[in-house]
Amino acid sequence: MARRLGRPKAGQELLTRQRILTAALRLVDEGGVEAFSMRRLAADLGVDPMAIYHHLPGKRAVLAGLVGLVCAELRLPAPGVGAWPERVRAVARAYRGLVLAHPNLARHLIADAEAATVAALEVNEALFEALAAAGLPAPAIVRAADLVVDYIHGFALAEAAGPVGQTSVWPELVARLDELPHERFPALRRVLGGLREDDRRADPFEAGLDIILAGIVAVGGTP
Amino acid sequence: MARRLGRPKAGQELLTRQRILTAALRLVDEGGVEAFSMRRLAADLGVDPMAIYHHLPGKRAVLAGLVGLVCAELRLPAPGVGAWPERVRAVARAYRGLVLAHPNLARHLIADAEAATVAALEVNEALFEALAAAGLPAPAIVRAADLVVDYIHGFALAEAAGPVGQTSVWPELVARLDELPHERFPALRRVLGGLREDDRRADPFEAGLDIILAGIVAVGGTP
DNA sequence: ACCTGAACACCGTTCAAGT
DNA sequence: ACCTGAACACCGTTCAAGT
Repeated sequence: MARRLGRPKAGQELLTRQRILTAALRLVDEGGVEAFSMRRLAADLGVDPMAIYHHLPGKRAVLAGLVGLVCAELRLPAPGVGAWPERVRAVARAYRGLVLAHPNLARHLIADAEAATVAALEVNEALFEALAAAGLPAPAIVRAADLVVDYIHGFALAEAAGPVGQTSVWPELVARLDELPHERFPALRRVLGGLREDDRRADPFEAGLDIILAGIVAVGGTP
Repeated sequence: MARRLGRPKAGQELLTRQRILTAALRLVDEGGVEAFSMRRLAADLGVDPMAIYHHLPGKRAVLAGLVGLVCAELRLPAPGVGAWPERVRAVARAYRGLVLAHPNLARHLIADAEAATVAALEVNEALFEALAAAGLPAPAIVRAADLVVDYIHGFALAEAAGPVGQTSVWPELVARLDELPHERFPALRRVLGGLREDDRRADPFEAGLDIILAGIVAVGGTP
């Protein structure tokens, strides 16, 4: 607990927005937003809790800074390059990649309206461009883009909530199923029992996109 | 702050799991899970904070109880009645209705893995049944059901996060757009500018379901 | 300018004590 | 059996003070 006292000496690193956010991101990645606190962050930086307030005006600002930091790394597809369905897939994969890289922050990002709007503008711009190229009229573009974003959020949340690296909630649900009376959930038991090993290995994220893209074509998109 | 002291007298209402959960649900509905605390709940019940622990083992248990309370009110469609796409729609609407009724709790329910599994089993049973009736093979059923659930979660979250009663995040994003340089987000500006008033009034939730159901038919479902 | 330290108004929960 | 009250180890943040 040996803290520096007063103004730091010449050789020491100064406290910086950058340094604070980098440390905060590591703490959130490791322990989640729940376990993250200004006091823990200060201890991690070897600094008095109040020192942080000189660079960022509060906890909300720190979390908003983290969202900005992470969203800046989104690599969205360039407009007009390649086929539109591939561009939609590229947007979806980029957004999902962000969530996979920082699942704990993602839960905050997605559930918090304010935080979400930061990423939403960029992501929707890319989606609108791709869907316009599909020849959809304006109202259909908005609906299709909403569907894609909502799907990514829902999928990402399930992924971020489950054990790290597990891409489906089904193993957990199946475990619960065994503890319940056999006559309950017949459709669930029948379908899950009919799955083969290689069915489970397929990437469920891409499978959802397949259905969405097929649906967009069916309601008027030109493939 | 006049609290009853010691054992309640004969005429007084005893503290009950039911009474506690009912009060907790009201507090969460009003102030959100963030502002909810055991101490506030106790004050609301006119009781010492520790009295609650005799009926529920902690804060997590109270929140889990709320999720159970709310999920018990889900009215899912009966198996085998009507056309399968209508059953899928009925499941989606029931689940969404739950979120509309308790948006603050829904954010917790959806973002928290443990809480979500409670509702997930029931909802997926109904979805699997409907999708099996569509003639899909087992792996396709799982993927389609995942898509529907993820969509509902994503949509519901956006709805629960935004101002009450507002079914789309677009008004908020458009407001942000005006503050930014004109050359940014061209596709967003073009498409949103091309919307007419009645386009904005259409229910975006059903529009997303339209695309999903069309996609399910396209990948092999028999309508 | 940049950081500290005490203080305030909160948390969830344990544990011993009251009736 | 059911509830209380003090206590512990935490929070975010304000404000006055140090260097």
